[in-house]
Amino acid sequence: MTTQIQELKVTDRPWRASSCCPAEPAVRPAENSSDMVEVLKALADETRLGIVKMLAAHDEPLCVCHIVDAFELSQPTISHHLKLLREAGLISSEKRGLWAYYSLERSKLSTLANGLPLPAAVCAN
Amino acid sequence: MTTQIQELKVTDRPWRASSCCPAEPAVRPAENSSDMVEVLKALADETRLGIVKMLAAHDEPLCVCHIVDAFELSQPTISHHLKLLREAGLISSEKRGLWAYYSLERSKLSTLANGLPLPAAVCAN
DNA sequence: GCACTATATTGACAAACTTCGATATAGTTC
DNA sequence: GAACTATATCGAAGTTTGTCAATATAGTGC
Repeated sequence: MTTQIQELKVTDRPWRASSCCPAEPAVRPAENSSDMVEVLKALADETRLGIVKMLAAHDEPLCVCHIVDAFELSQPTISHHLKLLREAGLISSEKRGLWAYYSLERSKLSTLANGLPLPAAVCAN
Repeated sequence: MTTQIQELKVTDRPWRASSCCPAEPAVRPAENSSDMVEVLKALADETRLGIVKMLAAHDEPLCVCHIVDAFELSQPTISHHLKLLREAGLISSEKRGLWAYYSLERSKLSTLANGLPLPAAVCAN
């Protein structure tokens, strides 16, 4: 018998009756990745990425004063960037006497890399 | 007439004579990573990361109209985000007739992951 | 106590970003 | 040709971000 998808008028629904693709692709519900976005935001700044790279190049935690010296920015500005990196979980701080020492949370970087849609999984830590 | 700046004393040199660290750590000249920052900035947005993940989940390029449908944002806004991702080199576009198809530049993501200071190198593509 | 040092916080401002509606561009279909 | 569709661009409004000077906090040492 003849088929019976009865003719839906194209204008009935705001939905497009487009022929752009042979089949409707599965649309994923945009899984929540707000933590990942926060980490990416923290890294997406020349100064903060520089701080992270600086920390990555040292086994020992670095004193804030040396971080400040490495950039041509005011101390409050560096302090602000350190706070953002800390809040994103990328670095951690420790106060010893008058000084504050920061170190890289390398696991957070691994987590980020593993969350990226890469061709192959990142090597385990 | 009387008072002027006297008493410079201790502040003769703005340089710190701190004892925060046993030895002065090597300060690296903050190598230029502006391209990496641009890619990170492009990813550091909920919508754009969602677009990238959406494209990563499909082998075929996706039509713009399906991308627009997947988010509760206006078409010009999605178009703007696509432009930023394109300029960062994360996606590429191809026009076929009336439609535009976007696909993920997976190599760009690999380059980013390899640029991150990870404990171990990312698996090769 | 007082003076000094290192770091964090506050408040302000300009620049950059996200979003939208309106419009432009370019292709299709009649 | 005209009407229509999909996508891009423009211009403006509101929000967020990066930066600094000023100030606060907290530790050291006299």
